[in-house]
Amino acid sequence: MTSRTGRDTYRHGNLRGEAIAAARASIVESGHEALSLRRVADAVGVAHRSLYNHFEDREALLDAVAEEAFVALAAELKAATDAGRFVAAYVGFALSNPAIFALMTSRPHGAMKKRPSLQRAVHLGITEALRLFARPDRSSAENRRAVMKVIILLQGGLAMYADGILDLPDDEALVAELRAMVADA
Amino acid sequence: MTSRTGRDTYRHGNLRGEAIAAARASIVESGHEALSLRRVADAVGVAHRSLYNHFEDREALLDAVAEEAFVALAAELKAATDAGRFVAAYVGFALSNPAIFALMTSRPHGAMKKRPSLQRAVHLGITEALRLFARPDRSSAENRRAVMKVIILLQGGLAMYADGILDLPDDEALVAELRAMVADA
DNA sequence: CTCCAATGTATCCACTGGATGCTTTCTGGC
DNA sequence: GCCAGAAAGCATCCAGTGGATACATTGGAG
Repeated sequence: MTSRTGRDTYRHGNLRGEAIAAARASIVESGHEALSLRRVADAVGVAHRSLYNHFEDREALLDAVAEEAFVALAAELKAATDAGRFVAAYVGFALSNPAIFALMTSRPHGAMKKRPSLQRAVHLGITEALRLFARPDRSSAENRRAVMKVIILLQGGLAMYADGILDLPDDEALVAELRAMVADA
Repeated sequence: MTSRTGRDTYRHGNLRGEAIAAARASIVESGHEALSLRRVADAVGVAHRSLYNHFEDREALLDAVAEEAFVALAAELKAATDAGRFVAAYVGFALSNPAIFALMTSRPHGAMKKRPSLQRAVHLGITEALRLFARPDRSSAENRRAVMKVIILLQGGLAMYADGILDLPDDEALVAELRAMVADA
């Protein structure tokens, strides 16, 4: 083949970025467990093996999508101006992107440890939490612990809500519940 | 083939149970993502397709292993005589069976909802928590919320510890941290 | 202009979960 | 006691997957 049009064939330009976007779309639709490199490659119009020039393996692509999502989450959290809104923003992000949130929370243990850029993206969110939950009358260690507790409550609560273990009538009830838990954390 | 020895061939006796055991062993060694029906079948000495007589699909096998693990967890929790020991037992179980615990917490959202026996197994643990954390001066609804908070803290804390986000020096520190968090929950 | 390192392609492989159709064994109603 | 039907296991097939190796095309640096 190799259509000799010259223009815009072969060299893709931004395969990495488009692959991440296509992967995210696929995950939104069918979950991250079902992600297939071949389908992503097809969606972008490229041989499936070409993705390996940009991602070491399937896991690396998933990590890249997750990383991007953590950055997006942090951006939304940045707009929150108080604790209540922080909780609402966090829960809102999770509930409106369930498949993506599932990906973020289920990265294999160890991925975080060996993927510095991913860990950095996660910490963007923690930083936002610190901005709102830290209090001057506490030591920085105490503040850090308090913030971790808040995040644990949100993360854990969302996971159990998604699993149906935490049975609450609807999403608003979840927000209310988590707000209360966080308030006296 | 069909060696005509008559004795102890063909009918397996307890394929389901042995398959679950073999699957658990495989998960302990290589994680649940890597579980292969064929390897399980080989380990038990059976055609891979035979497993489908006992499990609808791969997910069902994973769910069965998870269910068994939840029952085992509840059994260990039953021995706890106070809140501190409860936390220690919970964390101890998670840390000494990391691969199994990862399986338990990462069942696809929805598995719980449509698998009643699995959900029942989960509630065994919740019942144990209620036994220790409920207080007579609180309404049953309040007690239920308090207990859920405890479980959320444990579950979420363990997940974040495993991911390396919650950076603590060692397992004892984690137990101490979670005990403190749960204490003033 | 030429050479080279990226980037993308073509083709192969072992392996996976799952489907179909068959045989063997067990068991409960007569 | 027997025998029909259900349950359990087997052999064989399939499409799809992630990954490996070897090659083609390209844009840029010298």
